[in-house]
Amino acid sequence: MYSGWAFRFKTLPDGRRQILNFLLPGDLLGLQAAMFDAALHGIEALTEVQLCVLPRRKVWALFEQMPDLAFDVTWLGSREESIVDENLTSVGRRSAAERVAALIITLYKRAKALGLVVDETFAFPLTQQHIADALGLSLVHTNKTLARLRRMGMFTRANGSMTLTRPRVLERVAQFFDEEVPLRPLI
Amino acid sequence: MYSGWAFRFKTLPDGRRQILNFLLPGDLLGLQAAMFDAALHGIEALTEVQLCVLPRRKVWALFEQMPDLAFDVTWLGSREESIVDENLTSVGRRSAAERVAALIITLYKRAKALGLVVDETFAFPLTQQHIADALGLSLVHTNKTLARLRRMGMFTRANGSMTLTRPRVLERVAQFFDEEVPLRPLI
DNA sequence: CGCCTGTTTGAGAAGGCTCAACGGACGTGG
DNA sequence: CCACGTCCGTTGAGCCTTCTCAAACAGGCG
Repeated sequence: MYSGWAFRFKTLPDGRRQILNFLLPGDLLGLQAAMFDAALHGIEALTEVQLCVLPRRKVWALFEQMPDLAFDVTWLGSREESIVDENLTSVGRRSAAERVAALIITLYKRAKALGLVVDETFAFPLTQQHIADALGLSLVHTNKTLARLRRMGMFTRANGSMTLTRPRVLERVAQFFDEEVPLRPLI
Repeated sequence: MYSGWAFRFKTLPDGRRQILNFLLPGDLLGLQAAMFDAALHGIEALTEVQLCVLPRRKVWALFEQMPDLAFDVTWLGSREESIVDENLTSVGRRSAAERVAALIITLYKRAKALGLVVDETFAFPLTQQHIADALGLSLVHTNKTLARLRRMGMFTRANGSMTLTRPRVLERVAQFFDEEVPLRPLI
């Protein structure tokens, strides 16, 4: 992915949806689809998106003839998995406020590593429904939790972008003393 | 991993633990540690375990000289990610009973694909604490949920192994009409 | 103006959590 | 051989975080 925002998700037969991770510029998408036959999840764009496409039938040639690129593909795959690991930990073990804070801080850091943050402000194309689906929360509770963090002065939103006013405090709320997923994609 | 059971997990600074996935024979472990510098998660064995070790400094040589093996490594990495995806969906969107059922069914299917199931019975080295940590539930609630499924006649347990008495019903409880993670590891 | 998507708010229900205590199996040491 | 400690599973009671239902509001667009 060259530019834009997207996300991976799974849907249960009755319609419940879980967002697995968000995709930012530099991320690789469709690796699972390339390795297996069927797609195990959906992908949806949040904004206009620019992609570089690699035909599946050339994946094998990649491994045979360009080991350095093959290595990068594996690296990107591992990195995505570590992001999903982090999300799973959030959803499984953190409170609603911690989850929301952790998500915002993570996206902020990833955007920052890509040079997308100016004055603590960055484009934020997610709706509250997306946040809810990513965090395993209901829409209503997500709204109330966001409102609480906003009242605490953690961030402000205006026409599609978000500004962090107290990133350090937010980080503490997120119980984020440890994590270290590589922020900058390789490619 | 040649034989035995293990699991990957993350721990929050205050001690809360999330199990990311369970490792069975044929699984690859430590890929993230090989691609990045630091380990982003812990790994713990549930039983005696047999491993084949690949020194990290040879990972690059693997990509350069043995593209087919490198491909398999990537394949295994993708497969693990798809398992984590599935767990995240469980934890984020399923009820307690559905989660427990989904976990049991998944482990059953994986064991079956490895030829570890005889008469619907297979070794099951997890404690209820492990199940709770994998599913984002409390120990107490996990216990009560297991008891409920057991009373429904879904499974029985005896000295470290589990027998599924109604796998088809269990599958329905798990809302598992879709999922298709590849069950049999490559190696 | 009316519709659609997304956000906000209130009220009541409930699924899951915490606290607390007990029981059984097993291993160890006296 | 028994007493004790530990690990794991079980059960009850009460609380609380989060969910569901419902309705209203705001902005953008045809």
